[in-house]
Amino acid sequence: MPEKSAPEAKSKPKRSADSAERAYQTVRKLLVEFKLRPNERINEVQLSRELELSRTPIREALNRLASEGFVQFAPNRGFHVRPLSTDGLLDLYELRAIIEIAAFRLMVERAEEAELDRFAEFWRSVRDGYQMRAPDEILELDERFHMLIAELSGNLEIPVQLSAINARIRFIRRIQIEHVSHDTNQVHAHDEIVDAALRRDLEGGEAALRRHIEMTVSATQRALKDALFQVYEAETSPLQRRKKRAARKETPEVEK
Amino acid sequence: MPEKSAPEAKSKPKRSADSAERAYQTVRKLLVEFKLRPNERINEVQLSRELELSRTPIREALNRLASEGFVQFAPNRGFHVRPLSTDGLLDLYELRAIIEIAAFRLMVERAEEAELDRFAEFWRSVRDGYQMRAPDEILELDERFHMLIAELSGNLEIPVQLSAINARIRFIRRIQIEHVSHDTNQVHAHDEIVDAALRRDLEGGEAALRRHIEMTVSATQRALKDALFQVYEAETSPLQRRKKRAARKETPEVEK
DNA sequence: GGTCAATAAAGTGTCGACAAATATGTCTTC
DNA sequence: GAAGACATATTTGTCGACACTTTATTGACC
Repeated sequence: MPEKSAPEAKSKPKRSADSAERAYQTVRKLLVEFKLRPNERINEVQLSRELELSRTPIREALNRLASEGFVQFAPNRGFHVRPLSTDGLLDLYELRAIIEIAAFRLMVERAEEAELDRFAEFWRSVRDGYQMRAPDEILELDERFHMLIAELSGNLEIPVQLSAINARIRFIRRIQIEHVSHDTNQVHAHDEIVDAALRRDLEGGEAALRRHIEMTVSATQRALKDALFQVYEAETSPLQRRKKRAARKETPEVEK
Repeated sequence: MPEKSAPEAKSKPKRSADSAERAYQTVRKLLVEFKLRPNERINEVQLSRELELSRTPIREALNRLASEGFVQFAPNRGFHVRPLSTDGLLDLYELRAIIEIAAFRLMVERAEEAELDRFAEFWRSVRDGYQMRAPDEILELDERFHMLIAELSGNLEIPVQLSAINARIRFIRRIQIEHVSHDTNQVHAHDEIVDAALRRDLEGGEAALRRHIEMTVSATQRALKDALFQVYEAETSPLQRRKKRAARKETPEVEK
């Protein structure tokens, strides 16, 4: 029960635990979980009270998040949570597909035999019972599967870019995996990709990869409805309190 | 003209000119021009003296530069200028080629006729005398040419990513354009690309684009030697002063 | 002479304070 | 009652100060 936690606030004047990093992780989590909602303005002072930090490390964290696309910045009017648009997400998926397919191509062209074996070995080691795992685990394993391809491409920028993109779509992927019946096609698709890689079959692997990603996208589109519901209907966010004056003009009329 | 020498410091208490932005632009320039050299440690205090700002906006600028890959960050030991490695650059170019070729493909598949015309029109308007222009202009026009393709892809993430990548290779491109005899092939290549786009010729355009980029890369490799020379041999950098103690123990002995 | 430890110097990380800028509320005028 | 002008409150931008880490210097010891 992380309920209270707060009252003895100044308990630890312990300073040096890299506040900026902590702020980054925390705010990122808030964003991923929709505790901070799309389009919402981010109030630095309020955040700094919540996290019991000064604004400096929070600002630093927000800057990082802005460069990753989680939030947007406008001079003299601070940070806003990036709006949640279908188009934007599909663009991200498309870009991801572009880079991943290129990565596969490079991997097939360049990787040593031993490296490909390592790739196949990884998949074999997690293949059984893949669908049975917890959603978070599936998500992580799938990401590692694709990240391995990126690494074996031999281009060091590719995994960097890809993980940046993944970070931005992970929140929706989580919803997708939880909500959609993730059929065994996922396993089959991975099988196909691994086989094609071992055979160094460019065309086949590319096609399989493309199918796999397109399937993920359509599953995501379905999931997006759920996400939008979760965001705009469900009541969440301990941060969301508006302790504003709401008590003032109590005209209980057309309630929202 | 008062010879007050030093105390003119606080001349302009003029505050509000978005120091962070100014710091960002200035430091970025220093990096691009090798005034701050690869691998060099960046001293925040020193920089803040040079720019006559406090460390806060400088830190903000450095964070942005770090997320763009210009500098690297290590907790408790600050920022370093990103090392200048051939491998890293080639990886970036490769990634750029991947995204650009995909953008071309999408453009050909999706763009309206009128948009393609706009693209062709842009190139026509700058084509004549292209090689005669100043290096900086050529660089900018070339970037706009490619950025137009990215925009017409219809994927909003593509121009974003591409301009981030461009930012990281621009410094070397500038050197390349200045040093290498930029033959007319550049113009011819652009011609080919525009023609292919108007014909909606996927294969031809892709091939032309690939050739164009590969040519740029090899030119860059040649330029890299010059760059390394410029960095490690030439004497530059008014920032480089070591006003250390040198005056203190004047023991004109063996000393280094 | 070289290695290591203690100590000093330099540099980074975070804070609280205040100025500039923007948003909100109130009053006046029509 | 609406639009605009002014005053007030909130929020962001920057600063200087200081605590904590890392790095350089000194000196003891082998």
